[in-house]
Amino acid sequence: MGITKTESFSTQQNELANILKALAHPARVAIIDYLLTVDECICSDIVNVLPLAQPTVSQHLKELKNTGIIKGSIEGKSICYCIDEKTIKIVREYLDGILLSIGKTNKICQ
Amino acid sequence: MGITKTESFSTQQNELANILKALAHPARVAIIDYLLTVDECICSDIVNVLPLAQPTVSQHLKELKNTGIIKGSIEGKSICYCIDEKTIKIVREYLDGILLSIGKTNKICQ
DNA sequence: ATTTAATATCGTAATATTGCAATATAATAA
DNA sequence: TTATTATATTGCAATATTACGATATTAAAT
Repeated sequence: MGITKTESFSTQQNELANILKALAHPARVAIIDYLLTVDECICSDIVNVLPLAQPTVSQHLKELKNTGIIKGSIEGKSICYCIDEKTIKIVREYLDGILLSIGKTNKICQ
Repeated sequence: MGITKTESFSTQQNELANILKALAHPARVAIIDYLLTVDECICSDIVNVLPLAQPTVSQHLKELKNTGIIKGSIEGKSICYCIDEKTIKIVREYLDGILLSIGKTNKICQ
């Protein structure tokens, strides 16, 4: 007990939850924010920008990469990451679906 | 150590992460999915639909309500919850911003 | 070959989350 | 007033996450 009952939910529900979970940390939001401000793929400076130690940043980057939120590669001494539109779009479509569905009904909830 | 360094990030980054965190669980995704299938506000049957015990569902509902993802109230014996468009839109706008920002640049990342 | 620089991995401590049994609360019904 | 029904709260065990020091890896520079 205490463990998430993954097997009780649909693949889609689990996959979506995983992507959302990867996005759901201020450090990872900050990484994405930073990725958007730079014109080129990031190269090492990300550790200097964040108020976290290098291993921690590395771990967050790994998590973002594993879930497909960022893509790219480690090229020798430096990293080259940028946001993967495809995964962001999955989440946006989910939210669009919610908003569309709400719009169709006339539920009243104060 | 081990605790999220909330104070190191902006209010916006933290708030967004909190909303995303509330969405980031298969049970809570399932609750939202279910809320979209019913025409009326839910009334008690949500516990029967989910493969979780009543206290667990109650806790998930509380978390969704605390972050503003669902709104509504407990009316005597039953609950009346539905999705709060406002909060969903905050997340969608964030994602739209990401996608818009990506579109403007020409970063190449394989 | 050694050094240097950038990133990854391991190990571990602190904290957070998840799930549920037991129990409490609150409102309606009898 | 006493059931009954629906939901909330408490307490706790199991697991997951977060952060970082120490160390490893990897590639370029010297």
